[in-house]
Amino acid sequence: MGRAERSPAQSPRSRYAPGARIEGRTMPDSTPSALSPRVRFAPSPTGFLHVGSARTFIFNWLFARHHHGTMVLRLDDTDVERNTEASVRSIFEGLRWLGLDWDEEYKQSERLDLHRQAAEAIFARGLAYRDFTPAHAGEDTQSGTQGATSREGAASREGAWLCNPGMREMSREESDRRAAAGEPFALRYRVPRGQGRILSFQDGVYGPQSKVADEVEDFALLRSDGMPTYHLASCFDDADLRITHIIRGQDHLTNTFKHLLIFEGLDAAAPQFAHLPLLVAPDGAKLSKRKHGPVVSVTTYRDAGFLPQAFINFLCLLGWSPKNDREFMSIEEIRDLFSLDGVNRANAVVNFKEDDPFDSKAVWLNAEHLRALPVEELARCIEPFLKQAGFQAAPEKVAAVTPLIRERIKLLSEAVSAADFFFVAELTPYDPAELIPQKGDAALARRVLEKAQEVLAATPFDHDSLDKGLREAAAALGLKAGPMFQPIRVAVCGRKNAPPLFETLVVLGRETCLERIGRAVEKLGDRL
RNA sequence: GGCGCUAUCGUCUAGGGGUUAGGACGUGAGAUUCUCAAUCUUAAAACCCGGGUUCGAUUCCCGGUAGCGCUACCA
Repeated sequence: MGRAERSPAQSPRSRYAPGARIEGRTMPDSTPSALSPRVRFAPSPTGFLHVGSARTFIFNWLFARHHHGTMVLRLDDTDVERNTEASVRSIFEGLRWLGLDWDEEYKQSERLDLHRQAAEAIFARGLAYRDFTPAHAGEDTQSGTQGATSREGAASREGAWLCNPGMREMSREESDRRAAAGEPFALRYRVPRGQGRILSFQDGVYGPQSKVADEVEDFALLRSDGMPTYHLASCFDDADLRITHIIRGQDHLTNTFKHLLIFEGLDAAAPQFAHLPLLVAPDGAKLSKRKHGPVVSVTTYRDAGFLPQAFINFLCLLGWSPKNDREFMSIEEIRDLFSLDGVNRANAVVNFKEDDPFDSKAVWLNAEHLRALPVEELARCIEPFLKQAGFQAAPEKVAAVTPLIRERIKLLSEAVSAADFFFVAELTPYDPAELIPQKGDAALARRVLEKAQEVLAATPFDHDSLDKGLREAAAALGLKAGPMFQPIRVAVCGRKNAPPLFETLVVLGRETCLERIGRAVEKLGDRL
């Protein structure tokens, strides 16, 4: 790396700008792709949709839509052992919830023949060889320094593993003979060595990258069961689907050198690359279900009552910034503002805690998006949560309640606890002491409630009339608003903290209010 | 072990050779209010360490340290 690979004129922080001429880039940019990029999101269905994957998908989508390009969804399901139908379903479920679309869809498993042919072609060109070394059975033999009795000793002596002995140099005759005899083998790329070859590319986020080829190990193209590896399948498909920009997690940054080699072996032009900083947990570790639980699954956010646009907004801010201090943005705004130039290079922490599973900024953004929604729409979002809680949530009722709780909830699911008293037939038992105002006694509370009964029975049930009537009643009792309203609020809502009183009374209706106040008076009876 | 990437308030980030280092979330205080919430004001809070270059580095370069990634016939 320490060589004069970057041109002096080029600032190390210069980034790839779409359509711009890049110094020292590997591939010609005369492709029409510069005008209409094709990007892909390629999840492997080994679990639910991960928030990190979701962000990668979102960034690809933003890039595609910003540049009026094409978004390809490709299921990278070459690992038959680990892929499951359930995972495929859950990934689509997550993507559907996000509400972002794609234009083309592929399944790698349906392209196996193509992948094998590609491997065959690379082999035919002499760029790959058969490796008859038995596959590692163990999991911890990752050093791979075959035959190493002490792999640590071997590793420290020899550095990284590059290839298995005797395989790379094996004559074609012997290789053919052993293959014909049915001996299993993996197909490995013959990484160019001893030629001082430098592999390099211009990363859209990380800038110029290069590595000496001698340090790249002879990676596998085909497993001994004939299945293509991720590297081969992915690169072949990227080339075959004419992907122009690969936007993916930074964990692939060093894999890119191998990919460059595969594209070369495929005799295909390499696309542009842009790697995204990783999303990590507060402990710095990569987000994992095992370690961090359901917070890494997109559906957890959905079920907790996040709005997809808020979730997307939050994820975009992790590792990207519009650089104008904007944070609360609609998807359209983000799409218009989006640029790889704004992508950061350092990993971003999703700041969740044990007791508080969601990043406070995500929650805040959700509250903002909630309030930005037209009431009718918000009501429609809230309805399922209410129903799930077992409430008879008729659309009209929900629509009436929504404006009262809109500023009081941060997550859709909180509507249940914020609005329960509108839906239950009977209030959950509360402490009658709550009915009594700060500086007052049960007798005062009783007077207030009885007065309220009078007023409510005789006043037209609209906000202004109730406001007027109840305030006059307070004056008549020689009370300020606080001590007057608290008993009523508690009687009617079953708690001290609730939406503004008059609106609440209106939505509840005269009958319910009177009934609940009557009950409150009874409760108070014991305390007199 | 090897190779690579990264490093600004607790977190997400802006910035960049000379700044009171900006914003946001969260936190504290106050205002407003029929409670809560929302809203407004306000406070505390950061340039990893060491060298170099320079009149001057948080910014550029080198080194260190730390974190992360890759080092699989996983993706």
